[in-house]
Amino acid sequence: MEHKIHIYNTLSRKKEVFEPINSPNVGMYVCGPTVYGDPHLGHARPAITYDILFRYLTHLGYKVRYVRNITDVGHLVNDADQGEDKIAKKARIEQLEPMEIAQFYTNSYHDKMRDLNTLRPSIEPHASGHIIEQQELVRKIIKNGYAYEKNGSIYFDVEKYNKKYNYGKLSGRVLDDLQSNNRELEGQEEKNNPFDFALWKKAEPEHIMRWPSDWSDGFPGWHLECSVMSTKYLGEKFDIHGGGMDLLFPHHECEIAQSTAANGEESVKYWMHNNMITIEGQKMGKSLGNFITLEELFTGNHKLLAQAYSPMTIRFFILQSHYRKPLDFSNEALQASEKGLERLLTAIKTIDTLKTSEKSSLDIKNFKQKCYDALNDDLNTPILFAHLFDGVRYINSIADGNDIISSADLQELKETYHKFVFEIAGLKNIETNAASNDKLESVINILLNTRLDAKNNKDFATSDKIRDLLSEAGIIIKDKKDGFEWEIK
RNA sequence: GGUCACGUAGCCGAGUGGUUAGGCACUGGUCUGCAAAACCAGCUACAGCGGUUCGAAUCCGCUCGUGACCUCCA
Repeated sequence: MEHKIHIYNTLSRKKEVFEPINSPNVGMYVCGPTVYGDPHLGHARPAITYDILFRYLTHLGYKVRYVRNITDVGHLVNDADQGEDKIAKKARIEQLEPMEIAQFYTNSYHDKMRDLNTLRPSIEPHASGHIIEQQELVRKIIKNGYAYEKNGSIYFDVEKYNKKYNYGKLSGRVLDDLQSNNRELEGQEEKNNPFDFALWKKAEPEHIMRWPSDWSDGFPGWHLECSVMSTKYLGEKFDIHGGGMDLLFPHHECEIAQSTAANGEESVKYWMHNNMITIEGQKMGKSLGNFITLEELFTGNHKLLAQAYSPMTIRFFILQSHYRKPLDFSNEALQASEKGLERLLTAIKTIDTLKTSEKSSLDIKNFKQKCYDALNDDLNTPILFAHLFDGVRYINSIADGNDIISSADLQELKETYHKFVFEIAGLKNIETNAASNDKLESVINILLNTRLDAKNNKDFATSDKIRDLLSEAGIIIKDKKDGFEWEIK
């Protein structure tokens, strides 16, 4: 590969050169959504972060298999209904089949992810479709002596595991600390130790989602599916595992323990974690009830929202901060992103209108290299956009006649923008539904030519009136030296 | 309580030992009949207190503040 990309590996807590296990193939697994609620702003961040990684690695010439799961079984709710499946609970509330709920929210997730212009993963496995494999992994862990049975449930023996391996290596926990600091929770009495976690859970009678097994009718443990589906589709050793920082502990720690207990070695080479989105400084979360769904964001229908924000604005907003930093939501910040994005996209359109000269007043090769350098440094998209905005000034300056560009450089500049903005960053022009309407276009042109006549006759009252009324109708006019330009907002 | 992050100009956000990141907002100028857009110029900050260093926003220590994880969550 021409470019060396550095990735921050949570396991080592530093940036490492990315070297795939079987170059040019890259295996990438990302924790996907639990499909029991509307997709929200928090889902957008990992989806976009790993979408950029997927796109960029592909762009660099790697053959990437991107696996992202759909969790449709097995997670617990945090209220009094101990041991009840999240999805089953919701099903009873809404009087629907559990799988109907899962399907509904899976569809909804897909719709919103498409709006955000994220590419579909190569494989999107469902937890419910891999119950047999999960049971196999449980058997393997039992056989290796790292799990025990209690009343039809199977638990992972963390203490025993920790004697040979290091439980806590990813999250930086020490088992002794966990031992002394674990909170008192109900439903833990079956476990030998409070930090042990379930591999298989016996289903209570009212539990709808259940599968037969050697041990009981029940459902798989919370962390099992990712261990199973990642190695099933990417091999026992694969390159990248990504997810939100909130999954670091216990989820990913347990995944490592499970894979190691089963196979004797861990599966993942690079662990990546995106940071959270906060609302007014506080984490957005289902249980906190302060989350904004993507639907609300796109329509502006939420008490915290001053207006609607387009999917591309959201995408750009997320890319303007680095994925490992927390990102605080605010209307002001989103409005800034909206305007910035417009400036960027307008400049890209301007490229096509530029006149060329003998030479260029900017080193395009160097400009392009700086864009690559930004992404190679742990996907630093804010820096990428800083460079792209420097380029915007250059483009506009050429249009104003203050800078020059050669035709070869113009071609390269155009390609660079298309590559980074559309192909890699995955942004796209906001489509205006009327843009392809020829009749509307001629009507606007008639109006604007009338306005031009009025202007030439110094009848500014009429010309301003036409401009103001069109502006109210959402048509923005920009006067040029020799005419006009317009666009539909 | 334990563990780990973070604290950067009006707002959002990069950087992380020596050269004004960038976006948005604001102010002045150019252009324009006036606007809009664009360009030029201005606004130049690193929580506080110590320490290391020729030099620290950047390294170290302490203090204060905020957040995350420890329990389902992206």
